[in-house]
Amino acid sequence: ENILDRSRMAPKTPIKNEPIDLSKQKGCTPERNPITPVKIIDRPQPDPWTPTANLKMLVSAASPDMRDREKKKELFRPIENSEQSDTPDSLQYDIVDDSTVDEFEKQRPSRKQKSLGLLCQKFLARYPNYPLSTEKTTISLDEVASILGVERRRIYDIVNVLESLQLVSRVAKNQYCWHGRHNLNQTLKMLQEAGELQYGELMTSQHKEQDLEYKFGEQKKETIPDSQDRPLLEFSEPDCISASANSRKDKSLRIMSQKFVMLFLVSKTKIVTLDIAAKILIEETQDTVDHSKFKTKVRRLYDIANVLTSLGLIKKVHVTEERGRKPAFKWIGPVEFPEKTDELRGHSPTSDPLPGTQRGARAQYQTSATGKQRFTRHASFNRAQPREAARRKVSSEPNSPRQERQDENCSKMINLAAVCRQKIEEDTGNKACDTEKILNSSKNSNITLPFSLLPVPGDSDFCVNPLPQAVFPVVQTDVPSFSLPIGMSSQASHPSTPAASKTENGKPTLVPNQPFLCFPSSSLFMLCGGLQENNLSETLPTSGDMGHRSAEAQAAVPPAGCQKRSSHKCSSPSAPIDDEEPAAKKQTLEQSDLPLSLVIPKKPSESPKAEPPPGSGCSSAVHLETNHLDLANPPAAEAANKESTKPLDCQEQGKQSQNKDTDEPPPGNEHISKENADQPFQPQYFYVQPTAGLSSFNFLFSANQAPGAISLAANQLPSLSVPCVMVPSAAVASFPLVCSPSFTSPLSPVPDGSFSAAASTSFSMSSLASTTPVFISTTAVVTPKVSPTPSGDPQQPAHPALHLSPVLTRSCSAVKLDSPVCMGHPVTLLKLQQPSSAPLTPKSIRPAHHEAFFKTPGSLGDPVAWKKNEGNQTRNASSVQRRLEISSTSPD
DNA sequence: CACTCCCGCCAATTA
DNA sequence: TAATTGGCGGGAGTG
Repeated sequence: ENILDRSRMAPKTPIKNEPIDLSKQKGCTPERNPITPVKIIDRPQPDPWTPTANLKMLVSAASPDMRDREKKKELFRPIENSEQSDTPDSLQYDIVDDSTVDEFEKQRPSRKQKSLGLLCQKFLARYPNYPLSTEKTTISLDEVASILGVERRRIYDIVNVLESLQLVSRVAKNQYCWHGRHNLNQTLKMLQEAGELQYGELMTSQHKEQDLEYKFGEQKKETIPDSQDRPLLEFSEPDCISASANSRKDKSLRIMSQKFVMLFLVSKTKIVTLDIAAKILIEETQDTVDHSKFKTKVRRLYDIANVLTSLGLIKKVHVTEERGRKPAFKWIGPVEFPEKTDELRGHSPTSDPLPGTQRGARAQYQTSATGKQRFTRHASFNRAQPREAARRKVSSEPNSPRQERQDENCSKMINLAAVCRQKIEEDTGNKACDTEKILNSSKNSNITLPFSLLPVPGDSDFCVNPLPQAVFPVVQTDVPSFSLPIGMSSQASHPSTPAASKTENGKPTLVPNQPFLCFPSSSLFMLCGGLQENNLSETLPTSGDMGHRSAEAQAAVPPAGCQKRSSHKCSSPSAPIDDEEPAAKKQTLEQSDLPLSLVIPKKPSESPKAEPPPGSGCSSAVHLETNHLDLANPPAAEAANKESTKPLDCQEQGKQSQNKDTDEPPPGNEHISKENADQPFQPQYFYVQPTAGLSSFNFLFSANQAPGAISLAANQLPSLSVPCVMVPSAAVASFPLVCSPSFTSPLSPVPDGSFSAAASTSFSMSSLASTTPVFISTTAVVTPKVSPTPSGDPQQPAHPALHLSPVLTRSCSAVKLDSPVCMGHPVTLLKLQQPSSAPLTPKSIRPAHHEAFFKTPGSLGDPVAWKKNEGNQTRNASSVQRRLEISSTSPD
């Protein structure tokens, strides 16, 4: 190639060029030709590729580029530079020597010079990391290719990866728009959330078994795979439906890149070995993986890794395992994404830096897509979509393959993430797999998985919604439901919206006051508890950021921290939403997205920021996951739990979770969390058998939990204290989940063994295939006392900051959902009314909170009391149940 | 020999 | 149909 280029270059000599130019002429006047004085430069771009164009490019770029090149040369090896630069240089200097060729050859050196990583650096050097929003930088593939002296194919490799991180977006044929790193954190956050979700699913589904396995050391790989497969398939299929989906793009470098990044973000150790990544990325269910396929995947991963390395997000490392040392990459990019929030906020609600056009596109897209979209996440993910949309603009048809594709992709990604987790887990868990290997610590990391989760079933949607009480009083389900959380509201906007927002009917979503999670089909749930008021708010943000939300919440972890954290976010896939939220405000679209996605919006801006400290926790969020568990198991509680529950799982998990250590990063937070965990309170939920009214439902209540503990991840949301979770009985059996660790309530005996088991696990959720939707609501209520009125609350919602503290929510309204978007399963949400409650001011509440949760008034007191209260709890539950109104139960 | 990963064929997509 | 994209895997460079 180089040679060719050279030759071209040579041609550049006026003479040669002229002819060429003439022939091509494209409209551009040959700059070069001295002859025509015509405007040289401007025109050129339009046309792609002619040599002329290149020249033009060169010229235009010239000064800057030249400089860069020179710099590079110095910096880098002369060699390449020389080549590249040569071209240009030649022009100028022209003369290239005859001998040049020889020189080239000489210079030629190594591949290194030609490496994609180096090429990428050059590419990146041409654009500012943080371009002014105002200016849009367009990238012409031809131009860049010529400037950098490489073939286009290589540029595609780079651009595809950059596109996966939304550093660039495709505007049109041969044209990309440079966005810079403004959105990088958001993108990463999204990916992280997505990854977690997936895991969650995986976890859920597999989990029960896995948990057990873990304990036992059994290997369940087999099972796992199945589960994995499903999800994947589901995704793909549904998605596919729309389009041919699978087409090649599914395999695309772009998607692989996102998945790859997800692995890092999900990994506690932040180190991913190539082989593991390759395995995970090979969607195939089986392990079988052809060797050839594996090799190909690895090649691609190297390509991606080179680009990511150039971006400074990862670095190459070697992991030595028993077997020996394996090539691996370590994530050196941002782990937490608080910034994002800031940025977001800063940026605005709009959220994306993307140009308005894109947004518009997106919006359109969403709208059109609504039906399709399953998860909010997707949308977020898909920023890329916008680009497509943009292209299509006009047509804006939803159908366009690409869009669909993207959507699909998103979903897939999610799935993938899940898969990855599974794999990881598997690996860790079982080494059986062969591969395995997990990173050293990976195991630990694996552990974490459990919590996360979210549902995600393929299509299904989940919705999690946290609601602030106040805000919505209730929403009716349908449409309103969407509205998200109020708390978030600010950002979120009011929900609104429309169509988009809901997908079809109101999909599920949240219930107003309480946060609920709905999972349609398979799903899982988490619970979260606590709410917290103030704290939350602050904390929330952080947590929210993390996206851990659900997991965390579930984890219940929070506890001590809880208070702080109380805000947890709900996890949901939607995380992205958070980011978007702002945007959402602006546009409904996002909202819609939100709904879709599980994610809970973070709270308004404020909180997040505040959080830092708490945030740290958040950061740990991931970690938290594991932690949750830990938390869950409070020390004391743990013991008890252990006994009661089978399991240790919880404990183990928790321990594992400890792994977080590995994570380290936010140590402080983590610790905190741990500490919290340690705290006595932990207990979390009680399972109540169904009784009378609800026969069908099972409730879990948090036992001790401090509200915080349970709190949902959702940041924004007010925390919920989660009081309980309802699960359809049937579902329960199937689900592993649930549960709080600590608790085992004697009371609640879980009917099903499985269940109990689950309980022990803490929340691991399993995703279930089950169709039945499950909901969990938490009640905010905290103290029995209450205050009351919601009115106040409502206000809160408005302010995110407030958070809802209280959630209270007392009122509970029941909401029904019909099949949530995705699925169709109808779901019913119940809101619990709690008695008033909440009234606490947020802060004040906390303490009480914890205990209070479920407690009945009397119980409030100490955690211990709680335990004692079990009985009470049950009662409560019953009472609750009574109170609960179910509009309809659809589940199945 | 194991890693890396460049190179470019050629199919899928687009225009 | 032509051009653009981009999957894919041979096989070369490195250590």
